Amino acid sequence: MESSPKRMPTLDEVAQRAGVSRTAASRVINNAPHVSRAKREAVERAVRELGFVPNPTAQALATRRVGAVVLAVSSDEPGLFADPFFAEVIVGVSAALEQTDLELILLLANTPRGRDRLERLLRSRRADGVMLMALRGDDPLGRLAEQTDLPVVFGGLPLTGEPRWYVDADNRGGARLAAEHFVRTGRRRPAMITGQLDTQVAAARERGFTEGLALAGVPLLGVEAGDFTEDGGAAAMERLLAAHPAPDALFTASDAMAIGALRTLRTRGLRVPEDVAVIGFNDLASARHTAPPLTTVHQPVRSLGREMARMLVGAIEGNDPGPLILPTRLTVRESAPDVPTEA
Amino acid sequence: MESSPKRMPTLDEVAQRAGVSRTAASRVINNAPHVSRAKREAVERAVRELGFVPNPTAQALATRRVGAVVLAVSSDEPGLFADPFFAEVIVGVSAALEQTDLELILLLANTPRGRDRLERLLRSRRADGVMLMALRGDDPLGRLAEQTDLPVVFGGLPLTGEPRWYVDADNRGGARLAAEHFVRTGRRRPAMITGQLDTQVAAARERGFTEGLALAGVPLLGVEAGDFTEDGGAAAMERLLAAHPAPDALFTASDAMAIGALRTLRTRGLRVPEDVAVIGFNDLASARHTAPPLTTVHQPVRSLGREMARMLVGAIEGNDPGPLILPTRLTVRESAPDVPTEA
DNA sequence: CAGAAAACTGGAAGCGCTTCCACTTCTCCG
DNA sequence: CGGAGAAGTGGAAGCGCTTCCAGTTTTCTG
Repeated sequence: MESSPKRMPTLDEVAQRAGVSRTAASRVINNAPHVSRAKREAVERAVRELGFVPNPTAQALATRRVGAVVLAVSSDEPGLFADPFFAEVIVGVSAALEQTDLELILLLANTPRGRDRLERLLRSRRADGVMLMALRGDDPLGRLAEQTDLPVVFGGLPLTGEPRWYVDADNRGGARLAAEHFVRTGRRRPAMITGQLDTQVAAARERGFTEGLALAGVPLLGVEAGDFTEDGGAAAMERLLAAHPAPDALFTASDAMAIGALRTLRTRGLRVPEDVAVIGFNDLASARHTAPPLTTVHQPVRSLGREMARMLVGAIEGNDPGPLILPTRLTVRESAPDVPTEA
Repeated sequence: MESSPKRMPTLDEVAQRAGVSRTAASRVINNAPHVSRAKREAVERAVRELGFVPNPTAQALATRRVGAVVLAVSSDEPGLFADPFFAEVIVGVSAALEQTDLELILLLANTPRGRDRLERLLRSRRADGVMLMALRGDDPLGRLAEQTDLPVVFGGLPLTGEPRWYVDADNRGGARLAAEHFVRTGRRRPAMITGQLDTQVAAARERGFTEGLALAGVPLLGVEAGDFTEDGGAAAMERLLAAHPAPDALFTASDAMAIGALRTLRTRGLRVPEDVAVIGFNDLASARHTAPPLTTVHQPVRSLGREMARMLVGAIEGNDPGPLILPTRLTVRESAPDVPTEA
């Protein structure tokens, strides 16, 4: 029933009404040169009177420019996207795209079917470029993405090598800050909960933390792998406590996991920060409202989104913007205060 | 430099290689009837050999079906989208769309420019349908959306009247549950922090709460308007405390505002739930991790997204799925426990 | 086995816009 | 005032695919 779309006026009708050729009309709506003032005005009037809006599909077909880019979030964790991290990225991406006339296609590729669609999307020129986030290490998508001739910007490095275009946060440096903070505040039995290590982010954070401790000569008590989710963090904390003598500091590769760990610590009757100091990673809104408020490595998530989009736009326009590493810093709150706590 | 896209094989080439007409080839890739088995196989082979993928733009132009729908989030609060609520909606929408071959275009229309784009999008047949969320009361977008002949599904009722298609949570009923819970647990001085009242959600929640109290004969101590954000909630709480003698219960129209209110209460030295019981609305992940964990009205956010998408798909296909109201329920946690607390 | 219905086939006309190209008309300056 | 170069103009050929239509071939019935 709804299937008889009111016919929209076409460029031909505009041209006819304005008494000019379609070519001229086209020039006007794209405000290209080589149109006399008179005709230009005539066309503009006709456009107004008819309520003409160019059909983007037809434009796309003729120009071979779709006018859209995709942001693909690829992961195995179906719930991962719920992490406010992505919302923040999207806000950044969206803000940058708003300056252009590119639409944003969002693709959650966490099921086999979703991946197929992403693959198809990549091959079919349905978008002018792609931003790819959260690739697992063995994800074939990265390579696929690079094979296509579409510009692809990675959000965070894939494990499969350094792509031509990417923007990432300084994960390694940030994790190192966490280590240094622990050392500085007198913690000597630090442990860590990582993300999936087949992920570049997780690996970089693990590496940075280890490095930081090594430099200070403090041994790492233990490491457990989480999955960036809260429940994963809680479980990892259980394992950590079971396997190792009481740690006095914990660094997690994400705030979500820190929150999970806090839960476990509370259950176990361990006090934060008195018994265990905790540092997370991300510093999104939720970190401010844990009990106690979370000390965490801050990364500029919105900027990350913004820069990804900008880089992609640049690439589409034929520039070759280099990769970009965004700085991280430590946000100190009560879960790992600046001064050593009396235990 | 990137501007010379490797030419993709076209349907013509496939047809030629398979020794059939383009018509036949087209039928095969759309697996339409009226193609002999032999030709079908020939075409399939050619497709495989050439790595042919149909060009969606050309298909769209020919069929007048774009193969994409947009999810527009319209608001004045630039930060609103960061609310995990939307992430959850998107997950639902995305899950539903995955069953179809529709792409999801995400549009954050929180700036004037963004609104322009949305308007243009609506007029230009760049999508086959639209899901619209978080309209402000006076938002002209709603009406605009209905004027276009594109199917439009609303997420949450707009104030401007009941649209043909929408899905909403039972906000009024949920708020009523909160009121009843307070009454049942002996609270007699309840206050409320609402959202922007020019918003249907906020209005419905306010109304439900008021109603619930009225039915039990308990007077509402005071009301302050927030803006669905955490900071707004904190500020509203300040005003509430300044304007009214100590409330013993607080209902907020969102978890975010509840979290803000908790902060203020803590600062003011008021204990939750002993001095003030608190109930929020939404029940997303964050509600579990406040201190104390938040009692809140649960709404099935992911389902909301899923159902919006399903409804839209139905509408696009020419059905007329009626509106849908999703149930809400109370999730009881420590901020407003089931048994009256000794004060 | 005749005749009708059902299944195939492919040519051609679009879908709505851009852009190359071959002209025609102005402008400007020595 | 003549001629070169810039500006303006519109016809026509696409962009890559779908689909109507007219005709051809098969397959079924009775």
